[in-house]
Amino acid sequence: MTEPSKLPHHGVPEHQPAAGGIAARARATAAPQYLSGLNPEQRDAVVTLDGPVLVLAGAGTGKTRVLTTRIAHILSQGRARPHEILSVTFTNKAAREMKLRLGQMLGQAVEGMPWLGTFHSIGGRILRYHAELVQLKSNFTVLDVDDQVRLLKQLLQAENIDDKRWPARMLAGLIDGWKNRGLTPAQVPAGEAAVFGNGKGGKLYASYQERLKVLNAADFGDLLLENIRLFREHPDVLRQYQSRFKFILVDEYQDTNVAQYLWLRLLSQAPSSPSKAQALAAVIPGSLDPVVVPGRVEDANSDVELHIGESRGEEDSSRDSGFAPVGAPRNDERNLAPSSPLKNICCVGDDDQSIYGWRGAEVDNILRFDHDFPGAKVIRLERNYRSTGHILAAASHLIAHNEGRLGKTLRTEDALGEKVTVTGSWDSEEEARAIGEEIEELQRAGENLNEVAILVRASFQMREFEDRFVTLGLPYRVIGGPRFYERAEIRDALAYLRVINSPADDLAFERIVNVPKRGLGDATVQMLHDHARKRRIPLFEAARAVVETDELKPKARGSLRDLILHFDRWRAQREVTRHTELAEIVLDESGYTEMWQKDRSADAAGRLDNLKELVRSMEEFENLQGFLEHISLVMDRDGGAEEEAVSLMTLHSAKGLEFDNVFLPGWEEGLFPSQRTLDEQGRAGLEEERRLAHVGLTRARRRAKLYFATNRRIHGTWSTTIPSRFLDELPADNVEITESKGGSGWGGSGGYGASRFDNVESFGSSYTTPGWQRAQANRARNNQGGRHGQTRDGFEESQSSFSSSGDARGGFSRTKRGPMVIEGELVAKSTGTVSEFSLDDRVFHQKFGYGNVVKIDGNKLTIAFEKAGEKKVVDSFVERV
DNA sequence: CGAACCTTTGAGTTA
DNA sequence: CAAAGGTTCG
Repeated sequence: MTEPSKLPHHGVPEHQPAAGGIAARARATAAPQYLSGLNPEQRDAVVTLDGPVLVLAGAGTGKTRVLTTRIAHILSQGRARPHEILSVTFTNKAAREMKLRLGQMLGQAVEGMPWLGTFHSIGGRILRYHAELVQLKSNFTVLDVDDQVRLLKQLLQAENIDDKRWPARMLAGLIDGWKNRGLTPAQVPAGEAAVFGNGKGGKLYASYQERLKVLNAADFGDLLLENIRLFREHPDVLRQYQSRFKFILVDEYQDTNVAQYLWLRLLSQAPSSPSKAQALAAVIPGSLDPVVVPGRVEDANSDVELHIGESRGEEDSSRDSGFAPVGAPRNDERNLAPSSPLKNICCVGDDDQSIYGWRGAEVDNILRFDHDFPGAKVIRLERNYRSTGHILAAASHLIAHNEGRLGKTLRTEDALGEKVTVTGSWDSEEEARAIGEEIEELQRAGENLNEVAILVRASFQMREFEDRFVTLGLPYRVIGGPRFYERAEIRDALAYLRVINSPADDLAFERIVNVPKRGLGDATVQMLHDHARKRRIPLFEAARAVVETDELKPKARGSLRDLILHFDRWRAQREVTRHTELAEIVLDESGYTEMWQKDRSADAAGRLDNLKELVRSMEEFENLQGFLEHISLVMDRDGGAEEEAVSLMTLHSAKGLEFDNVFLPGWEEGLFPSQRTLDEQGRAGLEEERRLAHVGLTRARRRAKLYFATNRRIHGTWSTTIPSRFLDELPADNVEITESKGGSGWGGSGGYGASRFDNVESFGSSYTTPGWQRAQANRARNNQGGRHGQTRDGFEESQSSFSSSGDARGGFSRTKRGPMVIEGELVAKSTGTVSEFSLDDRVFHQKFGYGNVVKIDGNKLTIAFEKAGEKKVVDSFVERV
């Protein structure tokens, strides 16, 4: 399969049909028409089949098209058969899209592409084939976060660790992080493992993994990590896949984490000879020592750990000074030995759209591609086919503020179009009102609502829009909200099915043992646990045994016995009943449906609908087993996408989509960029937020509209905000400031922060350079002066920084809001300092007039104004009278 | 044991 | 302002 190709690396406009298989001859006797619509770079990316290729594809440059065409090309050239192509994406949505387009291109259903899917679904599939090699059974369950946390809570209890001080969620996060970095319990650097639970972190991780095996379960991270372990411990298995996959394609490469990288690396090597593999096999299993095979991934990885251990353990602040994400040392050891030939791997990505750093993604993977894959050909796609000139210019200018990037220059031949607009509103309600009106206006102008999207930073922002749209009667759909299978009623139903399917599934059993209420409370469950642990049997078996004794009160004993009998009966029925029917029976007989029917709360009806939907969706699967295997990976809500409606979603879930009209509300400091990201990731975090902004803007084809509100409710209380710095970073020539159409309007008389957007009305819509400069100056002054305004002595500042980095050192006590600082540079108004005001002080505020202080929270005052009512304001904006 | 009430704490993005 | 967790009482 490593036969040298005759294809030159550069453009092969005319196709040689000679070398094809049957498929090739059938479809590609003429010059392949699928190449005809491509620009030269795209074509290059499609026809460069041999050796590693990195396609740097900016937003809207035809990335998916290149990927699908490339697959079509491989097939029609007869270079590989469908099942010999591994093609991975991050989301099911992307995988579906590719399948669809491929089907259109090849003019047939693409059932023959079994290895086109997400990292997790492909990892899961491989794992099921070889489950027994990683101490699982092939029907293992994939746990959701909820199950994970419950399991960890139990482990914490067993270890006598106070789960207040060391919450299970935090541990879940840590473990997840380790898994993202490809670290098994033994590989976690000691220093890092010790951070949790007084040094017990590592031990907990290990026992968690053990428990998972006993429960025959895997979490999301395991789908990859266990896969890697499988490949490493069983080179024969790895070899099998290495020789199967003749071509590897990776979408969104900038979002890959270390585990995914390692997985790809293992698969992308040419299969080693059996003898060599056996030698390796003899060394690896059971050995914790670094495997001494020069240049192999194993060494490289152990180096990674060391570095990570150092950088995490020794650094006294979570603020990272560089651009590389924490725990991403540059290690040149990751080079492959020259003796490991590489397969034909093609990765497509855009460093400017890397927005999953917090999930363990390593921009580094893409920045370092040609290092990792020597001889890689890098192809840039810079011609944008999506957005108009102004939008593209705004987006490019904004992203140019990032330093850690490969650098691309997007260009378009499209007209300039409308300028990007920036609109300020008094508060988030007015913002929603304004956007609602603009959408109605677009609608009147004949725009299709399917071409309108609202992209928010955080999902809590969506509510106000939903409220507004309901009032207006404007149809909308929320994309990627809470996943269908994450809903309580769905998980309950699934838990019943899981217990039927695998009686050892303690987590599922525990979930439903008292749902609906059966009088089997904590005390009973605790008892079952004791029993189970003592005899090393699953909870269900323990229950069966306990029912025979008189340890339980008669009432509990009776209902537990009933439950067991139910399950026995259901399991028996499983043989003779269709799985969908069985599900209905279970929900019915367990009293679960009834529970919701009796429920009078508003969403009960919806939950019953969801249950019906669940049963309906089971139709697609052969049997219960097959359904359960796929449910957690594949089921996303894809409800009626037919009706014309506005789309409402987060910026993250908007990646990969495009709309004619894009509304981007909430561009305020603290929200966007998110203060938390800034606190946790420092400058790298800011750059990631900026990439998010870039992603948002580049979703728009013709109109991009940005908004900021002066007041926003956070945690239920109103606070004053200042416009996002990203607004200041937009190029003046491509942006227009408009007035809010939401009604009341706002004074803009200042006092609410300092940005050139302060005095929107006095500047009018002239977005002139002098105004900008003045505002910039103003802002700088305010940043310096503002600090004094709040802390007076300047000492407070350093004190807060100190205490917050002290927190960071411990790593986990949540940093209380310090000043908004990145690397010592004050970037926004600080909070958390001691106020110079006292309760009941009479104060004057430029906007609200006179009032009395009723509450003090750091430098935030709640003031009962005589005219404006109770408001929360920062103390520097009021003066004592 | 569980419903009802009270307190506290927390809203970032996800396969 | 919510949800989640804790406490109290029947």
